[in-house]
Amino acid sequence: MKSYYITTPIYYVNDKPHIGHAYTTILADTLARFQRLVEQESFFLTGLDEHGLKVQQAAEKNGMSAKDHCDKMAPAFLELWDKLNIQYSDFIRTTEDRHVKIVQNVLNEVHENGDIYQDEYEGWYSVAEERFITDKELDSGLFREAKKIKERNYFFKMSKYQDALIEKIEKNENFIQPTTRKNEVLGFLKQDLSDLCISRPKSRLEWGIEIPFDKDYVTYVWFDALINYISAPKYSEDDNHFKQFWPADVHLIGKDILTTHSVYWSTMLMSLNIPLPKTIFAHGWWLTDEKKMSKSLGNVVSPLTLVDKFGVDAVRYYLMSEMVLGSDATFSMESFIKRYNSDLANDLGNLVSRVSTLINRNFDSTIPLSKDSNNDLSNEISNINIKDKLDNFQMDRLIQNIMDFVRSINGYMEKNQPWKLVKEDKKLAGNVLYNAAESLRIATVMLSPIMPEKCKEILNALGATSSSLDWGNLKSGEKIPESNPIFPRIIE
RNA sequence: GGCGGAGUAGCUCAGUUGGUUAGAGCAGCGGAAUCAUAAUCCGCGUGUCGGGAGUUCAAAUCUCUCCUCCGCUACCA
Repeated sequence: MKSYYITTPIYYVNDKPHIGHAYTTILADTLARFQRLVEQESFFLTGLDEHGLKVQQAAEKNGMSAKDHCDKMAPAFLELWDKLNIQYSDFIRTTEDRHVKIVQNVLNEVHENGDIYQDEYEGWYSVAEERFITDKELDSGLFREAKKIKERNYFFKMSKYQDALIEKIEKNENFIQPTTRKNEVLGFLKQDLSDLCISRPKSRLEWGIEIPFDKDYVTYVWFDALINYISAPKYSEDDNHFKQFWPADVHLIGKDILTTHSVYWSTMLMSLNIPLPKTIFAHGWWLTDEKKMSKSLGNVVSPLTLVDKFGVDAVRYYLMSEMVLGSDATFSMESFIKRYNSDLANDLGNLVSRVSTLINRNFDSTIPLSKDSNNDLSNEISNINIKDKLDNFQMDRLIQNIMDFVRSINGYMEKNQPWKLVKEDKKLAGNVLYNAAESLRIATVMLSPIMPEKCKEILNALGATSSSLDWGNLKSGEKIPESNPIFPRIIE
């Protein structure tokens, strides 16, 4: 049986991890956890992109080898993923032997297919930066010592696949998402595609994967990096294993690397004659509103600093609920606190408190008996279609649906008033509390991919042992602990 | 310049193939309740659906036009 295979980009080690990296990775983690919850096994790949000029230069600057530089940078990412509770299935680094070998396999294969040839590359070269620069960069005037030079290199016949790629994109509605990005790529492909220069002479750049059929060259870093998506599941090394994962269900990317994925990567796969990923999804960016931020809480610069202050799950919840996938979102302290207080503290956390306190005081800390599995709440749960929202990448809507249900539980409490009812008809009050607690259990299970730790706490507070989404899995007679606020209100 | 997207309540956004008095959350106002983290529940919106014109019995939803904002226009990673 094939696993749901989801990837993040592999992050370039030139940079320390920031909110962008964290967001994509949390999103992938959340989607992977949701898949495990509702449907199937999932395999979640992330990792690091470690070759290329900028890494080499950064290493030289610090007086260390490129490899040492990478080894020094890697822990920063691993520690952050740990802190953010990222449950990746595999973490790949492009300097690992397993990757290098497969990149060379791919190069050989593409070469043998006749899709690689040698030619002269002519472009503007910046002596100061030691690299070729784009026309745009030249126009910017930031690169003074620019001169036009020629260099012999290897090229990948990307243009050969242009028409086939256009057809694939047009035919497969879900291939490039959201639609606006799909249109961008199609617009891009209206112009003639040129071939891609995929080598760099070692005389200029040493830090890369050697071209297997010419030891004077290393591989262009993008060509190397993209292959991680198939090198991790062992393409060309273990066919059965590979087929359990490929094609990927979704490559999650930021909108800045849309072209490399939808054009470079797709044509590479076409040359290898293996299927394209089912979906490439480009999400938006987090914009920050510095003014608002500094007003509320001093000099908070990054949402990441909120993790220490308010907990990883609150931040995960905020990031997942606040961004409409595909659009940009604005981060502000103000919106974080609003979201936290109204959703987590007032609606959800407070509900846990009121239910558990009522059970503690009136039912000897024991989950009361359930009388009817058919009630307003159990019926309302069926309105939440997790799979539909996941298939359409509507994380914000999914959360909204779940939180609407949580609000309904509060409404149910208000309508049935178990604190009064308990004095008149204890059995009936018990039933009301059971229904509320069981609804809360299911809502919490639904939220657990987003807030794994906090949801465990809530389930524990409810004496719940089952993580089933079906009604009736909260056991009557189960003891519950004294209640403690799960999400203490943030008071400014 | 070319191609594409967006402009709906104070804020963030829903509004499927045109059809009852345009919706949700948050914020605001009023009330109820007091089990609960002063949390909860109920009620309250005279929004020119960016402007204008057109098609239609009927348009936020289709057509045209204008205005504003944004994205893409590759071989840096």
